[in-house]
Amino acid sequence: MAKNTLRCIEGTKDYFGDEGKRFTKALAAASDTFWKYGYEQITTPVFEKTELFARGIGEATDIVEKEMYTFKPSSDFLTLRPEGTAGVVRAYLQHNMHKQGSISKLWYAGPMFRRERPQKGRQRQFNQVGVEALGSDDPLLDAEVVSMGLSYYQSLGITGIKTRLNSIGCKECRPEYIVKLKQAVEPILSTLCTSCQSRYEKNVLRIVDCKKCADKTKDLPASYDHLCTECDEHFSTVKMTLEALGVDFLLDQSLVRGLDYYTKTVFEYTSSALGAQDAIGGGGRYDGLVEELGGPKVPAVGFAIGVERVMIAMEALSCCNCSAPLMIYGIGLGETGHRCMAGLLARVRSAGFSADMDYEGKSMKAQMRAANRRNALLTLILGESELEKGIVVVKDMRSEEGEQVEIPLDKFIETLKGMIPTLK
RNA sequence: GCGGGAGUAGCUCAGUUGGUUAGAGCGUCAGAUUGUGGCUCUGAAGGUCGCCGAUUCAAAUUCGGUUUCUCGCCCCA
Repeated sequence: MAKNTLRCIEGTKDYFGDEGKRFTKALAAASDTFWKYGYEQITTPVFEKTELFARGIGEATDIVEKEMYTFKPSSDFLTLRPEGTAGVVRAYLQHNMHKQGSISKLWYAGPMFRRERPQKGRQRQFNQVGVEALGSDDPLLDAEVVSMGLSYYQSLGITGIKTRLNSIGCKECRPEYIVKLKQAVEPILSTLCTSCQSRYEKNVLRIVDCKKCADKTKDLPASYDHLCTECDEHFSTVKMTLEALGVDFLLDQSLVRGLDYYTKTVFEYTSSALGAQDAIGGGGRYDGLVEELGGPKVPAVGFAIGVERVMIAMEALSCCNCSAPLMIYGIGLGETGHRCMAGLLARVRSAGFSADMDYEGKSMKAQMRAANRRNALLTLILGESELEKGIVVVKDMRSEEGEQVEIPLDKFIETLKGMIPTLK
């Protein structure tokens, strides 16, 4: 197992077999679900100028401080994207989408890179699917985005997702809240863990979601109790709309999120099927980001979902009836039969069926075994006697008996169509 | 960056207090059935026991180092 010296990089992974099927399915479900909500796909480059992430995500965040893959091939520092939002917003501005007059609903999928210690559900290269709705501050949109994430999980058969919700206010009310929070933290500061002590100056909000200090910080003032009128009204409408949409959510004042750009609504989806890293998706509103990156004031909401975590949940809940079986397996006997089978399969495929065959000149028995292993619905058998008669034997592999019929070569496609009702 | 656990056949794993030829199940291949799968039976292939060093007459087994994987802390998806 280890004699091979060439392996993939620590924290990266190859997806194939059942895992590969899960991966494909998770992506397909994203495209399907987001399309239903009117989102268009956008694909942006995997690397960008470092500055984009530093400004967008926030200099003081863990991601920017210690997790980015940054390199300098020429005069600019470049970084493999650690998340998707910054790149989408950059593209939004670069192509003047904000001047098109209506809101932009965009979704993306692709690999992200963070230099963290790998563990269950956490890799250095991982995939996210995400959405960004730019151009509206309507709380209905917040609620729609939250419920769209849930319908994504649902479409994959992932159950037991919990939605945690909070509002962390805006530029106006957050500073006031932070002052109040600092006042409340000060008396107990010395009892908190060392990282919380340093957070006190850098980013007090994060003290609220420290798991170690949770019991001591439980009674700190909640951000949603200190919103300005605008944020408060916004948050109420979000909650009301979610209720109207039948979305179960948990108000959680400790939900703060580690990226600086969030304002107002923040939310996170968790699954107990996952392990220690139980967040399977998360997002929120970011009304200040577009401006921060040099654009006009454009309010926006979005979320990102961790594809690998989705895959873990799919496996744990065994909701991966993923493999579409092979429809036809061609069995060619003898050199001529083998060669002619290749021609037959070309016709079979252009008629819309999936088909495969043996390429090693194996015995009929071995080819039958292969067909069975592949779960083929039908086999075509072509040997010398068939060629003489101008027919092909079609055998039904679905039944125990395996009935077979001889069909003239010029009309066997019709027979196949009759025997395999259209899938999909 | 810091901790815990683990590396034996393609996969999942046994391997007794160090002892001679390292095993099982599954999978693969072949035969039993001159051109017919699934079930059964028979047989075969497949291992420098992660790597390096030390102890020993003798190491998969003990010790040290190293590396990879894995699970957690932190943080996030």
